[in-house]
Amino acid sequence: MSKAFGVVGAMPDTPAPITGQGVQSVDRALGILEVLARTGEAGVTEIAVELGVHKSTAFRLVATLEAHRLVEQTVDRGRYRLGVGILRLAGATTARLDLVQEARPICRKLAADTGETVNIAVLSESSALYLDQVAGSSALQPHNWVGQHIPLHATSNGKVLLSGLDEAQLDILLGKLATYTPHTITRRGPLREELDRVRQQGYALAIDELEVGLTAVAAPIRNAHGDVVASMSVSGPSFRLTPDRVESVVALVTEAAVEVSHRLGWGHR
Amino acid sequence: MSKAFGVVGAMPDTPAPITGQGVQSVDRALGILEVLARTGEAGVTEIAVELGVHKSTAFRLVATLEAHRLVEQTVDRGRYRLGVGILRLAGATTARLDLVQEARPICRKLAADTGETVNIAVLSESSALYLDQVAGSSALQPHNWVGQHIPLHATSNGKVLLSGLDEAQLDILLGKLATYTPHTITRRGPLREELDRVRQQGYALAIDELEVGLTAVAAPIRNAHGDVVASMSVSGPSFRLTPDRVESVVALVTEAAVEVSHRLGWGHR
DNA sequence: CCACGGTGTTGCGCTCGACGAAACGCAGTC
DNA sequence: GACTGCGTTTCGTCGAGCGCAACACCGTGG
Repeated sequence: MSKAFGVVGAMPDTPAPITGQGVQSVDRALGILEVLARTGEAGVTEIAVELGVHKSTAFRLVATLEAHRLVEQTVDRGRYRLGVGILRLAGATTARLDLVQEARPICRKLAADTGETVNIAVLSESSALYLDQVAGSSALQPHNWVGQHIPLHATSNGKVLLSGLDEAQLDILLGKLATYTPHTITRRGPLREELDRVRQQGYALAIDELEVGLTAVAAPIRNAHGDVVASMSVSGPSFRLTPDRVESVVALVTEAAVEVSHRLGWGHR
Repeated sequence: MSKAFGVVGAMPDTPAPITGQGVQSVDRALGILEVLARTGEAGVTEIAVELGVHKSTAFRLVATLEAHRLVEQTVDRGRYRLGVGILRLAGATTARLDLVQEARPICRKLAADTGETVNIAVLSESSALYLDQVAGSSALQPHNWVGQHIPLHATSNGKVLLSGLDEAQLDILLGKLATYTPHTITRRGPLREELDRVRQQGYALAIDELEVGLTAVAAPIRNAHGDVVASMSVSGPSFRLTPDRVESVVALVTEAAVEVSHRLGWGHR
């Protein structure tokens, strides 16, 4: 009497985009984390229907997650949200990623030199994932992008990451090109040209493309094989990053990115 | 049925028994995340020993975690480490995790306990920027500092924020050290020594240094990386904050700052 | 007022899913 | 080649985790 939940006949291949096959209860528990990441806050009942399980099951899973501080319940109404345990794990994660570790001091220096915010991003699931951020000396921290998914075609980091891919991979990754501002590149053709330009000049710009008033400059970080594994950017308000100032920032960020690339073994022969 | 691998015997004590009671497999899976957070990298066998379960069990759990990108295996030898999925979750966590918001209830309690004014400050453009203020119970209301830029070398908050920087950054930030009262530290040498003291004891004092008759105590607020991201202070008139009373206030403010740090993911273990 | 619909929470048996044992493939290494 | 470590896979079994239903609670509103 096989139940309907997943293991059907002989099906070794799981294209399943959402649920990976594994230990059921763990799978569901992690599903809860993803639901909470998506919705921000949810009640037990809501989670239960989302996962397609009984209320009590959802509750037990949530309780287990709560014991590990990965979720916590809000005071008002017993709803749940992601907890501080996540942040603790995240701290341990970045601490162990060689890339972040190697790049950190250089990011600090770059942030100090430019006075603007510095970010490190990698490609993850058809979007840019920000791994680290060092706030510039100016203003208070603009917005913490770490862990956020950012569209690839509308950011300087995204363009740099895309520029490291070949045509086939591009086709797979690029879905519809959403419009964020009048300056967003929304058609394939111009984007391809832009990526060629990025490849050629070794850096990418994004001025008012994701958000009006936001300017960013990014340069590629390469590993020992020369592949683009990450991108480093300097971003700030457009009124501060004026065209003539961008010119000098470009030099600084490309230099910093090359420095990090060297630490990752690029250019050794 | 006696198991051969040795947990049963006379060993109810596991090296890291963080296990709250809950769904067993989920509990174990989350235990794996904690092990990886602690060790940075581990193999299946190693994890199995750590959790006190069979190798195959550990493998299945790890595989499930891997399907959700919470762990990933290193290339060289099939060891495992925390993955980018954690960062994605962390992004969703920090999105609604505002420093001021998290600190608010704790500030209130601190203000109530001490009866004095509590402030939260961050570093901004070579001065301290006050983000939030909770007035003490005393009738004597100080003026509202929120939004104000305050000199770094003459305040307890400023000293705490400076204590989180390295020498190079200090040189950039510190211009001329203005004199506000006869007690203001105006020379580099003594300030460096003072900052060393702050780092060592974990809090800062400022007595009559910005204004005669004003005493303040501050402690650092740290993020998941352990960086000093903000400072929390208790301040009031020197005639009320007498030396013996300062002693108890120091304990309270450091405790409160640690509490806020925990909420931001700072985990000391 | 008490019934109502909603929430999160809790015992309780039944059963299916997670467990441990053992075998497997593949590296290095003496 | 035998040995020893690793991560991985298979398989039969039994207890852990499941769905059910009842619970306590809280606003609503008839």
